[in-house]
Amino acid sequence: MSDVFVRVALDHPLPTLFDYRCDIEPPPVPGMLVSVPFGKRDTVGLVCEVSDRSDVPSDRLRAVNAACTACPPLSAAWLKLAAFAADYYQRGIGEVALPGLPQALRDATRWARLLAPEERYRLMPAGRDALPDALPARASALRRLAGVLAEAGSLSAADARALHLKAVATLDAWLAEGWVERDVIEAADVRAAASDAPPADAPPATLPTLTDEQTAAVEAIRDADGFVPFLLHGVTGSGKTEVYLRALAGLLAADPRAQALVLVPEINLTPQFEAAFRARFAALDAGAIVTLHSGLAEGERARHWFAAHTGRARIVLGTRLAVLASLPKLAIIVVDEEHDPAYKQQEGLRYSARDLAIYRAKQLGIPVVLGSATPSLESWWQADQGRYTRLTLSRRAVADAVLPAIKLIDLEEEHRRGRASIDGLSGPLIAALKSRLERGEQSLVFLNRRGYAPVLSCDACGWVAGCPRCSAYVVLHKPERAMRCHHCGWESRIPRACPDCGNVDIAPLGRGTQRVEETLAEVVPGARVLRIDADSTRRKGSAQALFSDVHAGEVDILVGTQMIAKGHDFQRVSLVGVVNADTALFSHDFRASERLFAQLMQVSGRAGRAGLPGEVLVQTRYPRHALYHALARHDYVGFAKSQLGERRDAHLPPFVYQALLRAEGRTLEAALAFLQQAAAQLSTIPAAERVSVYDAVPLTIVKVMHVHRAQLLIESASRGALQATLHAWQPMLRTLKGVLRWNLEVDPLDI
DNA sequence: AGCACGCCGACT
DNA sequence: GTCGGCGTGCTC
Repeated sequence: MSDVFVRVALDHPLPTLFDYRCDIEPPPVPGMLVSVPFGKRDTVGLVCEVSDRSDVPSDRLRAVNAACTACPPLSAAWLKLAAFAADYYQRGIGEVALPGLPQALRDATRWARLLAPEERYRLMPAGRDALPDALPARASALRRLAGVLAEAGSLSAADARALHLKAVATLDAWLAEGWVERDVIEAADVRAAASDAPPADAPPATLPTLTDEQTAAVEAIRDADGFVPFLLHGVTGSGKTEVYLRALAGLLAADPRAQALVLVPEINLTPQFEAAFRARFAALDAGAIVTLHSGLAEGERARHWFAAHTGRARIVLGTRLAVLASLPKLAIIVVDEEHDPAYKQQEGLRYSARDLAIYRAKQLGIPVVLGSATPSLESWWQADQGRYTRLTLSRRAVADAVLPAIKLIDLEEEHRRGRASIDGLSGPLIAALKSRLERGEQSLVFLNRRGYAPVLSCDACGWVAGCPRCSAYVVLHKPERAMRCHHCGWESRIPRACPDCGNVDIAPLGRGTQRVEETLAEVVPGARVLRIDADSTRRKGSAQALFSDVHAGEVDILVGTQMIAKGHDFQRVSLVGVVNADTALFSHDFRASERLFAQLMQVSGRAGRAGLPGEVLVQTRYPRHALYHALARHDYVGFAKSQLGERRDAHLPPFVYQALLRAEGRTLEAALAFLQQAAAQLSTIPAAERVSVYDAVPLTIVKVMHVHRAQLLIESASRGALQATLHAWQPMLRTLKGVLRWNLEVDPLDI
């Protein structure tokens, strides 16, 4: 009998695997979770290799504590995906593989309970009638429990306990009243049960008729043999979702075990997608469709993860983190709104879910559909090169729905003619808003700046309110009567007078959503104005409630940030006003115009979806700018062509590959010195001959929370040379000191 | 990342 | 004389 050694990945910044002796029977296999001693404590790791030997001296080897038998091992393909992501984004395998696993799996003391039967409380019709009115008005904890129960339909004893210490006793009391029922679910079912499915839309009596273009797209996807990346370029309202639904239906019917992964950029978009999928796939049982995103409660997320992992879930709908879900029978991946920057994780492991989706599809030999009205220039270029198959939906799918007319309001011209804007809202826009109100139609006002005003300044001495911890202005939030730093969250009361010169005439400068909301209420009398942005939707689930008010017609004018631009199919909106878009035109970020164009196309698409003639009014001081011209003609193709030409001339992505080294130091000098030493190291790396190195520069917001930040950009026309350089560079960087922290980002979006 | 060890300033 | 600051180093 020979010794068994396992090589284990730990959630830990070191890129190496750790060897352990293992005398557990039966011996673990790759993909299993094990509890191991690490330093002073025990931790959970992922077995990547099993071997009969180890290079680590035996006196340093320690033994595996236990293997997790409650969870079937992760597949070899999944391990390979994790290994690829770790390698590409310059991280340890454990940092990729472990954070996405259910919390219960990452804590060895909870493994036994995974196999124990679980108690679930299910709300009965009697309870739905009686609660929460039967509760005392002051019993907020009880009311909260009732609310959660009403929303989810059922609740596990463990989740209830997490909500409130005495929740289980309360539930038992309700059991006696006949308001709830208690089920005891055997272990194997607990891990797969998805008993918290929300109600589905009523299934349509007949499926919508496809346009010729939709039919062609569905057939192309259905006929795909092996790995085929599709770029589904469809104008807003052209019925991309219908194409996804049909393509999935075909694949799921062809193989009764096949799984589909559907990615959306934002949590807010999951409920409506989920409803559409449940309605269409009503023949599947409720547990066959699950969501995966960071908004789920821990227990729910674990159940959904297990449903995917065990193959019970046929459709997994989620945000970027779902791209790392374990899906043993994955047959197709859909990435909706593939251009959306939200697919790029902006902290920790900075992966692109879209790019990993493509890797995953290639690895498994399955189709992947990237859908967008305004594809990323990266994807568009791949299609130009013939590496992606382009599918085009050029018309709106609903009969009579045409693309909205996009008009530019020349603010300079308005000014010259003496037609003053009221607080940033031009005459023509106000007139258009009034006419919609009279006709009982809804309008949407878009501006990408939350808060009341971006700065508060003193006319007399030029003082501007800044954050004491960051090198940034603080934003005025009027409802809260506070100034808030959007970078660190610092808050303070609004000063009565200028703290520098004592002048009481300090005034808000510029406009945010709150201010526009306030102004609209004045200039469009009688209009019911609703604001949707990160501030008004801070409470969990409140976004859904606000959006349903809009759908129910209880709102005349909706004001908001990009949050209102995405996905929602507002039937009564016939006017979209864009208030302050110009700033992005002259940004130093070379991706700013791509993003602006995509945002404006997307928000424009909210107008006139259900047969009402849609109109979009864009206020600008630069009506002749090429971007607005392309926008007014709905000309994504022309815009992409000219942008790609500029990118090629300027040697920018997608024609080069980039990586960013960021450093944070107590002083800016320390951060810059670190980066300069790092740059010097590159000259000793052979692969770096094909890499260009830029100067180390401070970030635009140099200081956040008293920490100074700087970055160093490197790029190469060869992805291989860049990767080789990064691999050689990383260990050298570890030897440098003098900085609080540093990190490498591959394929950065914000530079 | 944690969590030690270790070597210099202000406190009971 | 110690408590504790965070620089440095290690984890199979």
